[in-house]
Amino acid sequence: MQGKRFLITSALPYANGPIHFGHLVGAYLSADVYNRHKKLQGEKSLFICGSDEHGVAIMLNAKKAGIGYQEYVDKWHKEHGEVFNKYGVEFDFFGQTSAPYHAEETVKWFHELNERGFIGPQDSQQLYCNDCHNHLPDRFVEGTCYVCDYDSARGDECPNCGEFIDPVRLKEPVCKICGSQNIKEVTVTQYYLLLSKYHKEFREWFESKKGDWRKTVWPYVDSLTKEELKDRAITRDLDWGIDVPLEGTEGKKLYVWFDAPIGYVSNTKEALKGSDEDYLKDWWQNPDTELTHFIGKDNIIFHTIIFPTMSMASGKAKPADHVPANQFLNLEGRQFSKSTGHYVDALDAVDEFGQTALRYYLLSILPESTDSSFSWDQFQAKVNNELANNIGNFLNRCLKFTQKHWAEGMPADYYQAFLSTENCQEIGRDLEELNGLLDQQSFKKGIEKVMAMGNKANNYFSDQAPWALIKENKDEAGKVLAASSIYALCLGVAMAPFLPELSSNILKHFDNILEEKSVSEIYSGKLDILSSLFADGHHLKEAVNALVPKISDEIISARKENLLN
RNA sequence: CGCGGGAUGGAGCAGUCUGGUAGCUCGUCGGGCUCAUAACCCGAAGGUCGUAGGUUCGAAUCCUGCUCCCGCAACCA
Repeated sequence: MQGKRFLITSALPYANGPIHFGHLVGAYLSADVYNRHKKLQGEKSLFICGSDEHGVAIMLNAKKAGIGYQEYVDKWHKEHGEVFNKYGVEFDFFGQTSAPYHAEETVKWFHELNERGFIGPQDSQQLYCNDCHNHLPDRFVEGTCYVCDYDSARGDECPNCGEFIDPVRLKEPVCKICGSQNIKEVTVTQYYLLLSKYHKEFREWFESKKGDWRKTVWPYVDSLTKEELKDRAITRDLDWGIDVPLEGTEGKKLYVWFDAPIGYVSNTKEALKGSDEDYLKDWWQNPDTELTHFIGKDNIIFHTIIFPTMSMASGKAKPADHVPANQFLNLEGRQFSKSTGHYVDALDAVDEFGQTALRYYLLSILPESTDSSFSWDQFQAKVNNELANNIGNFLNRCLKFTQKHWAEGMPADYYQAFLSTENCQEIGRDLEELNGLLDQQSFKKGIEKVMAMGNKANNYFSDQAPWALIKENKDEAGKVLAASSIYALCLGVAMAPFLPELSSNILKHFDNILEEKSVSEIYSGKLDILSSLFADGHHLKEAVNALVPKISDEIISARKENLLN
């Protein structure tokens, strides 16, 4: 066996609109932290994502924008990539589901499932608009709910009573494309994924996750799947998507949700192109792979029921090990809403505040167990008080003091003296605990741990009062400063998965003695290595600037003002 | 009785699975320090854990009823 490896996916962003904080917090930031964490530990991990580019919503909006489908999704793919880049979300691969390699992989899955008897045709009644000549599946049609009489029930689900809607039974259906009520019923043949045939095996697998998965995930899925799994149509009569690979199905495409999750697999294949690893044998089918899907709670059904079943039933891949679905993020207590202007554009925000401040705040309010809320006042308070005043200021006071009094560098024995102390051992233990928290995917607690380490560093500095000590005994003061440098170094390493930009700004003060391997050792809490790192002492050359700038009241006021208008 | 989550000091949260003196960050108040980004350190006040009942020697934690809030593809597959 090759040893444990980590396959990490983030929900494929739908190439149909801008990214906001809710998306980032839901599926991307924590995945990025986990990936960085694993890589820092020296583990083998792959972080896979890509744009989800099929489906009716994209067709509608591309038409509205008057451009071709491909051009439309390419535009969003590019913008999303830019957002992730600016937030430091570093995928190992970020692909597109409109790419040929993805269609190729999806077709393989379709055939495999079909040959094993998990796909079958079924005639059904569907609505057809006589005015704009479109089939009207799902959300192309709205009407009055036949269960609760709610008057804007969608074609797939009633938002009022939650019933899965059979669009044909909707009362007074309205075409969402042209607004016409001139709608007729036609008989069409669609292919279904026969999930019901896999119920027993699914439950066997699912039961094994009890107690391990979050309480916002397991009980929900349990209630949905206890009795049965429902077959679901996986084809549609559209002109954008992957062709159904069967004879006599001209004009039919695979339904977007069938191909989208396969995007994780196809993108892995593409990511490994040219390497000596096989995407299936070494990753998706490897029992030593730990597979984690990072998603928002809206995606639970696909990642805990449908895709795992597709994977197991086809034999193409192993099902997920962890699905740490996050709850939703509100903005000042209310849902993000682009149409009412209660909205913050993620790209715009990162340009103004930078990735460190935003990553810090967003990570500290991750909606891991309950919905949480982004608030500008709290953002400012957290960044200024905790990041700037606590961490930033510690680094600043310690580095500046050192540069001022030891401009030519400090001797090795200053550093060595600290390595055997209880304080130093405590840093090691803190790092080990941090590793434990992130191994358990407890990200919020993880970042709190880093802050606590910053606190300890500040306390140490204050307790030792080197500014007083230096007047009597420069050597003793020097030892305190050397110890503080070690605190700073370890802090810089500890925050690497969370705040990569700030981390590298700290670590560059040590880059003359640091290499990747030693960073990995420190990160894991093996501080013995410090002894050889500082064998020749250390010299801080670079000028020290404020590492974490503060956010002014004016900017926050302007932002709040903006929300009201 | 569609499903799931939540209700803990001024704010935001952890603790609930495995009952045993209520914890964290911010804010507030008082004191200290001056190396530092008016930053930092120390101390204090403030909650009986939505509500009614039950189990128990003992419940925020288990059980039952009730009330309120949120979400159920976040502008949309």
